[in-house]
Amino acid sequence: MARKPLTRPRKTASQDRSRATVDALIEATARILVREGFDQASTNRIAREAGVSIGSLYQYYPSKEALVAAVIDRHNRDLMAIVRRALADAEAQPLETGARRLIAAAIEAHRLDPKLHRVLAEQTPRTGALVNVEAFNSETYGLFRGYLEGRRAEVRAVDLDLAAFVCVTTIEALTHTAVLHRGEGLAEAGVEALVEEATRLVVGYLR
Amino acid sequence: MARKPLTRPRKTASQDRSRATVDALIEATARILVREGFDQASTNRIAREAGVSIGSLYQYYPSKEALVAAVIDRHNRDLMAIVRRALADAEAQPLETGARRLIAAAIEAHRLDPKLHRVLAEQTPRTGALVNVEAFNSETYGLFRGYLEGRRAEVRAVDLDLAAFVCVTTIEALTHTAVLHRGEGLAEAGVEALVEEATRLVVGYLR
DNA sequence: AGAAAATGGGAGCTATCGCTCACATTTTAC
DNA sequence: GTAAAATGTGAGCGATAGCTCCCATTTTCT
Repeated sequence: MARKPLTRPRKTASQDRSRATVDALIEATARILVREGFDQASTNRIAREAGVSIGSLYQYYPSKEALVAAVIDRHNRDLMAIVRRALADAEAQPLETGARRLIAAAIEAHRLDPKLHRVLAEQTPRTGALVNVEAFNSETYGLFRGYLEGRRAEVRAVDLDLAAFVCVTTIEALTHTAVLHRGEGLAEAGVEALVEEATRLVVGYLR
Repeated sequence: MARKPLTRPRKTASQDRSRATVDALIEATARILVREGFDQASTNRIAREAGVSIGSLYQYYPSKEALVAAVIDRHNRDLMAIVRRALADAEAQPLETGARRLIAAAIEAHRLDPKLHRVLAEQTPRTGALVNVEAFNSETYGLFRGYLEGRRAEVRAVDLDLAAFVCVTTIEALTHTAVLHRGEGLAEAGVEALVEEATRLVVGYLR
């Protein structure tokens, strides 16, 4: 029996070397995505940007898509942290206040790294290894559904799955489109107006 | 002074030949996008599929992106026809009925050619010639804003631009996500439930 | 009919892409 | 100290992409 030839990302090791290499690769990938777009993000270009040889790149990532997927994962983790924090706050608040808090968090999330978010949303084809990296939303549905369960008394009797779908999809679309299309310099007044409108929309729907 | 070398899509000519060639190219592009995805849609592949030489392809389209843009334009025209028809109907109906009509039309639009729609939405990078092919939505905003103007008496006093943004973005996101993610075989019962929920959402918001 | 314009054809150029492999260097284990 | 394992290097291979150019065929015009 032959040995396994060479599998995916090697685990830990002399931490300082290989971990730094991996970090440099992910960071370089994100930088190129933001500055030059998805098309320019070839493996050779990424390796050069990271100051790492192309051979080393392939030690840790089997393809360009794996690299981009790693960037997406990291970005999603950051977004989810914001969402989770807002949900924790909202649990202790009345429905309308909580909704406002969640919507503000959605905007905050979209403003975390809007340029990266835009590239990932507009230029990154959901293909190959990237097909299922929409896991972000499905997790959000679940969390929000849990929130609604704790609020049963305040919402009309509805299919909670359906309601979660409607609310999450709506909030995501409104904040996403506003932040990306209304310019990243969306003024504070604009943000407030958007939060108010979105709050009215979902609260009116849930009650 | 030299002559202009050779510009973009030639206009009319011996209609039967060149017009057929152009049609074959667009049709072939759409077919490949649907069947094999954006990545496989190389100019050579498209020309082969269309039964046209690569030289002829470049007589009419300067790049692969121009071809895809043509497919998008055609698709958007089809979608807009559905939207316009629904809006015309809605003008003569009370707010809630009209909203229901518009939402049903949005679903209908997404079901026109869901596979193509999905490829364009998920795999087609908005880059180069494709950056501004989001013209579809901006036109819809305008049309819907016009609809709201005629309904001033029935909606609370609001910024109509903002309201149009909220409604169009919301309806688009809900129908898009539902059709694409809840499987293309979204049962009739599911469609009805979705229309009801979305109608409640936007009507509650507008009143 | 004959010339010119329009259209179609496709071999093949250049560039770049993803990726491998043979080897060098560094770290770890004993 | 020394052998083995881990990590890093980069020239370069094969494939394919977009696209040009030159020539053949068809249509139009007079």
